[in-house]
Amino acid sequence: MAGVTLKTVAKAVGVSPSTVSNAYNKPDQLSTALRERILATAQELGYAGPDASARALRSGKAGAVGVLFTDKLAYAFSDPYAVGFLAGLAEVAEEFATSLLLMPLSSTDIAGGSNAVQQAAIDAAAIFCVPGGHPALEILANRGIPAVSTDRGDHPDLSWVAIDEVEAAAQLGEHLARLGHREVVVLVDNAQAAGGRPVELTLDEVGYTDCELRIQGLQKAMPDARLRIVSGGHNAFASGLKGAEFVLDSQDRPTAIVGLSDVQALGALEAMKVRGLTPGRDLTLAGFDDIPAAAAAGLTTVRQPIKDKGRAVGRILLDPASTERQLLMPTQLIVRSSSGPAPKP
Amino acid sequence: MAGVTLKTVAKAVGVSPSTVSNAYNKPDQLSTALRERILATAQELGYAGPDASARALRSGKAGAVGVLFTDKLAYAFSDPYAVGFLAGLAEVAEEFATSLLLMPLSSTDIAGGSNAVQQAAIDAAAIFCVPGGHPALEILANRGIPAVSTDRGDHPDLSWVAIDEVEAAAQLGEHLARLGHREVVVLVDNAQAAGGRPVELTLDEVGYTDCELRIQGLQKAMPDARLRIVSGGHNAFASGLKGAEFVLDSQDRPTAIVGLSDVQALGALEAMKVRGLTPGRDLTLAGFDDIPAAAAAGLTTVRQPIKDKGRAVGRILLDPASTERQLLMPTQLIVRSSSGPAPKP
DNA sequence: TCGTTTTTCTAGAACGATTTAGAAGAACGA
DNA sequence: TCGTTCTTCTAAATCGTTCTAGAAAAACGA
Repeated sequence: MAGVTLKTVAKAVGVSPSTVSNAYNKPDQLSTALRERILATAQELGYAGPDASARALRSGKAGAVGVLFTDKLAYAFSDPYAVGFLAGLAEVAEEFATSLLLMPLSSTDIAGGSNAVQQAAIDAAAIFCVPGGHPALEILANRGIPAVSTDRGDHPDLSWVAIDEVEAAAQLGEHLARLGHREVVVLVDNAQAAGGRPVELTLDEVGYTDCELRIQGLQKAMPDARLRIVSGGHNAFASGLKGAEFVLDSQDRPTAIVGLSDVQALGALEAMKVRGLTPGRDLTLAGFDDIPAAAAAGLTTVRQPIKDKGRAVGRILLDPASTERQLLMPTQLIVRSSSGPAPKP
Repeated sequence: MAGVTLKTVAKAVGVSPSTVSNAYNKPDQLSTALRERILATAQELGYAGPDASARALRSGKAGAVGVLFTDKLAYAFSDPYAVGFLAGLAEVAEEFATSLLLMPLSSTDIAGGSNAVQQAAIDAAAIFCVPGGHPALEILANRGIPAVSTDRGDHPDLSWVAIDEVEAAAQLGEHLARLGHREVVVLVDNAQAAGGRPVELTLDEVGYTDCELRIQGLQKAMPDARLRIVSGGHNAFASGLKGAEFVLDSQDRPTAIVGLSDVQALGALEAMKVRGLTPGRDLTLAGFDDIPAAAAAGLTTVRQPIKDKGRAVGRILLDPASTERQLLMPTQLIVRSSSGPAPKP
């Protein structure tokens, strides 16, 4: 039963191992009759096809691309935005008969030598919302694995598929400024607040480059506004809820809340509902991403073509025909009922 | 730069390849001084550590477990239930320095020889909500890859971590029967309705074993009730919404709607809200899983320990110490405000 | 019919590591 | 001092393929 290899089959059929290999990989290299005889014998012997590891070693192709997520997987998937990205990536991966290798980046295993990034058999890697300068990126570079990030990195030779964060945020900022908002709270993803109380941060403490850029973009478009940065934890519905509760129950209520992701904004929406506040009238609420639930909730948001982003990353990684290395995706301000004029003081 | 292998490093340091290998994998087998000299030289030469494929081939361990999902990945991740499972699995995987290989099962690539299940370098596989008899399961069996399913399969030698679907549904059924409900609609995942109009199905047409069992459990607990099976598409919020709209806008309104997953039930909740129906008063609504959003929405549901399920699957697959092969997880009826007495006729 | 091309198959060398069995030297106890 | 046990390191086999180059046979054109 066990130990059936190409060789076993070759011997049984009476041909060379190369021929059996060809039967699987290059059907035109041998006569149909022989090929069928080989496949039949293989079936009979219980041979399940060429061993994946051996093939990977010899051919130099692992048949998998790694997907790097920050933090715990649970957070990664609680955002439909991440799911959309993955779906786009998976689409291209399937086209190239490639699997996706999920690699959570718990900070502990990076320190030790035996981490997933070091060990994984992958041909390429997609880096999803991992802060620049993360040790895992260096490991990838060391291993010589081509990588594409969803953020514009510092290195000019790193590939990326991203949006113009500053410009995207500025679109939203202009919208809010035009509506007369001058007291704005921005809800961000932050490790510090995870599991504990919501915190108010300075721009330097934010940590994620893309978040920083968005805040800069907002500020640029509304120079007269006071922007406060608040976090209720990692990027998730519950964090937005907690962050918004903190803000709404304080003395110093803003006239607008901006979630740097829709899931956080939707969490904030829940907090508003509970307090009997109508978005767009009592308080303006906006998000980023335009996930499906945003439309249902009437949330003003900045749309980014997330699935296309995933697809583009996949193409750069897998399609040899793709020459593009750095891609700027378009964004669009989607105004819905959750935004309205700032109440007169 | 390229082509730096164990051998290169060994030659540079002046030791045998075995010793370099040991420097990485068995630090106690050589003196600290030599080990550090080797590691330093490796760094200098730009050697990024043992090649993953080669190691996998020789040691027989791929360092990855496959995760099989039905249908498209996008659907898989839109349910927090699936995400919770994955989070639990990932937790154990991390503990064993193992990655997760996502393998979407598009029906097309199963037919062809070159599909992910056939090619993937994995040590084991977690089968998440894949209907029994799926060709991929046979491929796995052929390859001799240990697998654990989240459903109790037909084969007595297949490992699983599951719940008693019939009993779990019966708990909910009793609750509904006690409240006087006799006209019940069950919302199910169904490929037939995907992308098209909602459909009403017979029990035989359902397709997923676990769904069938739940419906049987409901019927068992409420023998006098009329159960109708409706689907608005695949397992997702939007499908629940569509299915519920179909039911609520028909002449033949039930007094209770049961979503076989919380996401579908929450979709139904949205449909009710739009129509000004208060759950628990005008109409009873219940779900399955008890995802976080269910609590927020006041949804009556059957809780299953999903993260534990993921963890258990991981342990069976990866932990040699684990002898368990078939595990029945507990469920619990969580009654919230969305269920109430059936209105008097 | 004879050279030339095409088809079909093979031998043997990689691919880059890990493993097993064992050698050489150091340390040890009596 | 001598036999024994550790410690530290090595040689050679092996994992199961795919690849390169080329041989043998068949088909082809003139």
